[in-house]
Amino acid sequence: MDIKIVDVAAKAGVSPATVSRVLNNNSNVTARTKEKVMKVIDELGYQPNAAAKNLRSQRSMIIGVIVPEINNSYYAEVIKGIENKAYAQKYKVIICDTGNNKEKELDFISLLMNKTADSMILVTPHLSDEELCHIADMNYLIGIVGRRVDHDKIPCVYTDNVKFSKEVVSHLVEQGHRKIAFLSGYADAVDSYERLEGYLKALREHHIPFHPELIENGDFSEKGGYEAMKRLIEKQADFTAVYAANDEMALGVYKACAELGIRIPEQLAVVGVDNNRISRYIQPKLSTVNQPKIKMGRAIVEKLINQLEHDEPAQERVLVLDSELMIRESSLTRAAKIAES
Amino acid sequence: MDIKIVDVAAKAGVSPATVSRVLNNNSNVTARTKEKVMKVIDELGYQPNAAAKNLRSQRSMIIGVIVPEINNSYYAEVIKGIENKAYAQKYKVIICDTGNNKEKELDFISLLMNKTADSMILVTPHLSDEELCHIADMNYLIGIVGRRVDHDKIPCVYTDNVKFSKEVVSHLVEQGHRKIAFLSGYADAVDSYERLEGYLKALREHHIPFHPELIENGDFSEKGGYEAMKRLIEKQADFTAVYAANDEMALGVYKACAELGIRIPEQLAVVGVDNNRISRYIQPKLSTVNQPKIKMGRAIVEKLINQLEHDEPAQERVLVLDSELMIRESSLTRAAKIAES
DNA sequence: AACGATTCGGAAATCGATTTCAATCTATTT
DNA sequence: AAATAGATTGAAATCGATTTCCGAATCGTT
Repeated sequence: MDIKIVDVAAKAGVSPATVSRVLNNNSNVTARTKEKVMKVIDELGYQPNAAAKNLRSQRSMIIGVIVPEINNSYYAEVIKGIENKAYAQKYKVIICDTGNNKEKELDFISLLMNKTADSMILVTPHLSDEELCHIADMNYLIGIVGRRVDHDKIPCVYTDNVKFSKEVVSHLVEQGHRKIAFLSGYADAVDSYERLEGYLKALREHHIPFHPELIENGDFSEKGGYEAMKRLIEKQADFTAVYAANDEMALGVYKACAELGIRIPEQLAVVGVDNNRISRYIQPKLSTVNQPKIKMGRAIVEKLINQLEHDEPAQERVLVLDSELMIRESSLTRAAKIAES
Repeated sequence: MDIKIVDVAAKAGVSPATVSRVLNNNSNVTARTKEKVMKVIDELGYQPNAAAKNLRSQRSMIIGVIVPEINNSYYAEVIKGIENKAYAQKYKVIICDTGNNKEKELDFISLLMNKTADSMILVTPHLSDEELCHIADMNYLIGIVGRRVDHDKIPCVYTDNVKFSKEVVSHLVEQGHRKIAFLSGYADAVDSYERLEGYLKALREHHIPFHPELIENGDFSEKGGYEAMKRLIEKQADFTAVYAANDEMALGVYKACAELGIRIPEQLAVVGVDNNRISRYIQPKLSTVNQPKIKMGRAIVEKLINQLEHDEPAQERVLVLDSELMIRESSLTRAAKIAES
């Protein structure tokens, strides 16, 4: 059987309380006793039972992370950042992959709130602000990555969708495009909404009329992008560039173009968002927006742990990080390409 | 404050024991009492405290998963399989990303063994068989994905490295290659070793002499593959095909070829292993070996839960799944390509 | 109606650590 | 040497559920 604190205490000739003190606060224990106890702990290979510790201390040292899809480099990198920072601070990370299923997501949330996780990080386009606030109002600490929620108990780390969206469209305009289609993600997702907003604002600034038929919805997946692109073509929409709400959807556009014999970027410019790993490898290389994903993960963990351990947040509740437009081949006209080289 | 079982008991006019019975075994509770208690549970939104439950029941319903790198579609997909099956069985999953750091890996293992996780799944090339057996000997349940360990307490799910390695080499030979380089992963990893073994066996079967200078070591990363390829070139090794121990390394080969102006597959055939997502998107499409990653994840969870809940494993301890050679563009000579179309 | 056999439900022990409170020991001051 | 303050240590309570053990209630049978 496992070794318990009483076993250590017995062998060291002290009380369990002393062993506990040696392992934790360390306050008021003679160097001599401490050494004696440590020796026994080493000898027996004692490790405190996590369940007992959690119960008594009301802490699990676990942070839950809820993502729509783990096998997507955007989320995988955010997780990597979370995991890294958490490990450095002695927290463990429970990952929940919802497969973009909202029901499963809510299930996970209630599953982790029972003291399984001290706090949760949500990277989700599916829950409404109200739902998120409701969790925080139950006095459960959550952090959000990738969007902003206005609730004074919810730390958020994100990039400015509107801002980079405008940059994307401006870049396309600079490349000579005026008929730019926008492929949105889930219609109700904040990201979709804000990226659309940036798109519209940029059009206005460049005095380009808005054509509603150039908007199509997808679901942030390759398949969704493919189908949205097909729909654009079918309805004979007139456009020379596509701004896809994320790289996955841009991949779908590539697929549709391959099937239809449309050459990128000669006949159609394409830009995505996320700087997924694939975007660098695909031909032509996909122009996209890079977000500091690992940094975002690290930052949210930092905020959460701060709040967990000092109760009051020492720093700003929200953190807006810079994104970077990565201009690659898919959005450069030949002329521009030559000029670049 | 949170609602506790005594609160429910008080409001329902029963004892905590009864509430517990309603929630768990259900034995010996009148339908009437049960209903009454359930009503109160719903009203109060009661959720049993996980820490208390874990302590008393000696179960955490958590499975730990240790992987070298989460942002790699091989591991991400295995995790997906694990996560899915675990969720269906009401288990949660703690993910530990070791970043290929063995020390961190050992740290994670001891961190989870303190009753934090009921069991652990290791997807690691870094630990020796002895180290793995040692964990199992401490009476802690672990499962292995991707390799075989001979210990009657350790369930394993994997594919036959030697077998598919031979298939890869045979395929290259059929394409007319006789000078085939092999880029290994970590020199001490089982995967590297077995894939090399398959390579050697295939050469022998095809009566092709073995040239040691055609072997280079990497570390399963793109960078490692790139550097290994560079070394092959520098020492002016004579070869027309490269078999990389995984797709990441094959990506490195692509990069080196791009720099050196070597055309794939015309001047050099390339095959990888893993069927990483990128392998389908890169130009030319990379020939590789597909492993049923999600299935592997699901299978190991099934075995572990079986063992956890029925103590004795009901099924076979090891499961060898079939892999599939995916012949794509990177290993097809022009002639073959035309013949195919 | 009386009896035994079940079923149901409560009191209390338990899981293994932490922490409070009080007791003891040490050291310093007078 | 005595008194007192402060540092160490231990006994026991505690965290919140589950489970054992036992008494009470219910049921069926004669």
